[in-house]
Amino acid sequence: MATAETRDALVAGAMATLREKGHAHASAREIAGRAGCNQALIFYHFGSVERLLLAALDRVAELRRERYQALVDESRNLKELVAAARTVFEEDLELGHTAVLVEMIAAAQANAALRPEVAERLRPWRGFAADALRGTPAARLGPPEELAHGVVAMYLGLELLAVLDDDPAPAAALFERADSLATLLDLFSLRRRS
Amino acid sequence: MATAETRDALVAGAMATLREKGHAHASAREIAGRAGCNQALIFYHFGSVERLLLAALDRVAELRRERYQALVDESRNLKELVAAARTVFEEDLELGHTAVLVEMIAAAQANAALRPEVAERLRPWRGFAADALRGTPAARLGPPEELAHGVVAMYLGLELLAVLDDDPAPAAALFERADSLATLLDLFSLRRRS
DNA sequence: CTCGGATTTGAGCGAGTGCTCAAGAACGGG
DNA sequence: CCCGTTCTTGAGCACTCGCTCAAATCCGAG
Repeated sequence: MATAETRDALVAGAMATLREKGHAHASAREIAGRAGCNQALIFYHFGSVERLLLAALDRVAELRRERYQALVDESRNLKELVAAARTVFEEDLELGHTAVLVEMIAAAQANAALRPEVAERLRPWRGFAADALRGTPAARLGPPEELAHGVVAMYLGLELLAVLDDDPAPAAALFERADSLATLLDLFSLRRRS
Repeated sequence: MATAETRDALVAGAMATLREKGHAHASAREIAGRAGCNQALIFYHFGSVERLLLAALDRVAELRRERYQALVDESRNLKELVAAARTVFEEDLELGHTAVLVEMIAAAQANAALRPEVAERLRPWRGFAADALRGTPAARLGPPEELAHGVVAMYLGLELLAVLDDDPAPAAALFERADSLATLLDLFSLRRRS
């Protein structure tokens, strides 16, 4: 088999394993089993399991970027652009991209060497959210990067909770009440304003 | 040593390990080392490492409940009560309680048997946030349990991100702009309203 | 003190891990 | 066809894991 095909199969296996079994069970033998090849190939092609998992994270970011570009190209005005941003985030949740991200972030806590690598690969997420805000009315409320931090945090948290009681209903209901949640957050800032 | 003392030492060791090294490194030998005793004691007193970690989660919830009760007793009106809610959440982040919670939730994804146990112990968090909202002006915006889901999700997400680029500044700045974030979320709900 | 149950210990088992390595298979240019 | 490079394989090493167990220790009641 060509190198590219084997690499793709391994990356796909790594993505699926991270999504379904989590980082703790993303062993070389498990991933290779899903890819239908020998576990030694991971070390031949990627050098270590960790590098393969980071390659999987890169692949998720790439898929995400392509989808984002397509939606942006379709948008004809600011309102549609903002809608596109929300669509991409919701699709991330459905496709398991957020799950892969959460797994790698959680693993990075226990591994100092992994931390900057994951942080670097998270930048597109924040950057994407910030881009969607730049030039919109929301931008006057604060630096887009700062606001984007909160948006990304909420999506990561929703993924964690969704995994827990495998019922997407609460998250979906939340999206339907996004304006209510906004008012709620205003309420939580009472202390500072009083 | 008395049974209670040994159990307390092991629970404290488990909490510290979860906070600083994460679930993946919360092994029997590591925890027992922090507690200053033999690893076999974990199985004698708790039956398994997993049960000890759940006991640690219970302990965090207990500490949290005590702090909450104290703040509620001090509150003299609705505004102070809401401020107390926010204080408890922020203290959770500082004390590492949220980190313990995030670790256990992430671990529960890979372990179906662990999932309901963690979900049950998460209920106080959601319940606490919901209680703080019940009877307040925010309650008319939607079921308090639903709004509480979003609040808890955001705090969990902030913990994940704070670990990543070990800089608490973004989260702190976000709290200072809680009203801005609220407006931002309104903006993200544009699609449904347009 | 003696005794007996509760507690603690260190050694060790079987399983799973990341990773290496020598050997074989596949493939493509000469 | 042949040969050299690239790719793949299964065995295996050193390590850590959760957990068990027999033996040692502690400690309070009688």
